Amino acid sequence: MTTTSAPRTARERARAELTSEIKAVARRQLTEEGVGALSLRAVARELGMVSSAVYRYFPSRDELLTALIIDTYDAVGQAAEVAEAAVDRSDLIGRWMASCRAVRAWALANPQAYALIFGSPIPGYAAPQDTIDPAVRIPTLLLAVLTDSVTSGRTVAAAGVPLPRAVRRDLTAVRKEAAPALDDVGMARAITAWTMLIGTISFELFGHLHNVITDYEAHFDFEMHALGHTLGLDA
Amino acid sequence: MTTTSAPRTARERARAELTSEIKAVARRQLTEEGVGALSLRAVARELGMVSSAVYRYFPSRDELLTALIIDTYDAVGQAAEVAEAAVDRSDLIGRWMASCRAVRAWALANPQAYALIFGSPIPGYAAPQDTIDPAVRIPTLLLAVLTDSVTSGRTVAAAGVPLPRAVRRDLTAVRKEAAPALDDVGMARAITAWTMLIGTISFELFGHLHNVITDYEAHFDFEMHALGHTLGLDA
DNA sequence: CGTTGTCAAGAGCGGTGCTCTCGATTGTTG
DNA sequence: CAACAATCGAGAGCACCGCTCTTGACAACG
Repeated sequence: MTTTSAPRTARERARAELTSEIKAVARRQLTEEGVGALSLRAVARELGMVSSAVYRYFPSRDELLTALIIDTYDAVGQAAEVAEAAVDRSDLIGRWMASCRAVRAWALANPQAYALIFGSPIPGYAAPQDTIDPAVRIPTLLLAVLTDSVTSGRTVAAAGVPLPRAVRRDLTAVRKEAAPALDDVGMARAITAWTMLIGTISFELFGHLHNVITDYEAHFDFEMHALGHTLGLDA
Repeated sequence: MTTTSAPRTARERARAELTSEIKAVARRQLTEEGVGALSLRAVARELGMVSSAVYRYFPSRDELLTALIIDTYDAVGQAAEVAEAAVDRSDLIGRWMASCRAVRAWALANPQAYALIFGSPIPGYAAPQDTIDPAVRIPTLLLAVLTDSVTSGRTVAAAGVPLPRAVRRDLTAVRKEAAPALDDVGMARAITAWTMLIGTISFELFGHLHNVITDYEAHFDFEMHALGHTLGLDA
């Protein structure tokens, strides 16, 4: 239903082109003005057509938003994957830091798009199923690094506090299909790291460390290094 | 300029009452429908007056939003302070957990208000100076607990990675006027904990741990306990 | 009492998402 | 090839938004 391989007729061809053109304009308006300023009318105006015509391609503003969210998840995911792939496979802390830095760099370059996926949920908007796969690209990448770490003999730092039964149950369930090589502690550390990665970037971008941190890059590197250390990646 | 102690004339009295009435209605609409659905016209309609009349009290939608943001920071700050104050002064990990749990409980009860202050920044909206004091109530509370901990002889767990010079410079500056009893490592741990507290709640509220965590309360308690442990509060 | 300042109300501007209809164009099929 | 059906852009219109300006009523104060 998504990618019709080759547009046969001229109509289909024009439709596919206009669809991606609308998305491109919308993406530009999103990154420049923010999600609040994204309007179908403005997109239509810029494309030289009338607002109602856009509804032939996206039945609602939310549908267009969903398309942009998927693209955004894919963009940041790919940025992280490319950066991580460029590092020597055995340099685990390097792969970890490259991933984290790539996410932050992408976020700084696309703050509005970042806020779209990691900020407040759009009121009245429920993310459809299609967004899940793109959304887990980064967590999957981080788990891959951690998995390579433990399979190569490194160990995750022992937890300072024991894992409660309820937490362990959740961790075991998700671990089985996401990272079988990890144990529960490793999975818990991964979730902590994933939370901390996005939390740190959000705090910087959303201004919650104003008047506290001035050198955000140094602070970010420090936090991520500390995280990588507890993940056992620098052993 | 803010709190005129006692409204003298009947006019001032009516003005003060209507101002807080507008805020009350706006707050209700905010918590029920979200920030996007907050409209001056809707507030005016519910109060039985015409939209332009509201502008006598709040010169713009952003001004009303600022008032709500300040109220929101104060609400969550007070919730945390009250919960923390109810714990025995010597029970440091208890004070820490009570603070964290209070913030989470408040966030779960007021998700829209939480998103207002800890979610994406409102596009085109710059938080005025008046919001700073209410905003630092929670960090101040956390620093107070940590300060009581180190002055009573407990020690923060040593950092796994050394503090870079640039990070140390920022930490020293903010430490001097926020928590003189702490050292740089303690201050770094505090910022990490503050980031992690909000990050964990945001991940839960914004759905980023969907299909990963089911027992959010257990997960939150575990994360905060681990944080309290690295802060040395359970020594 | 009269002046002055504050008030609610109304009309209006330009913007929004979205719906419906209409005529034109395109693709398919008999 | 011609008739039909699907699709398209355009336009008008609905209800809503933030915000501005003007107008007339009212209360406070000298």
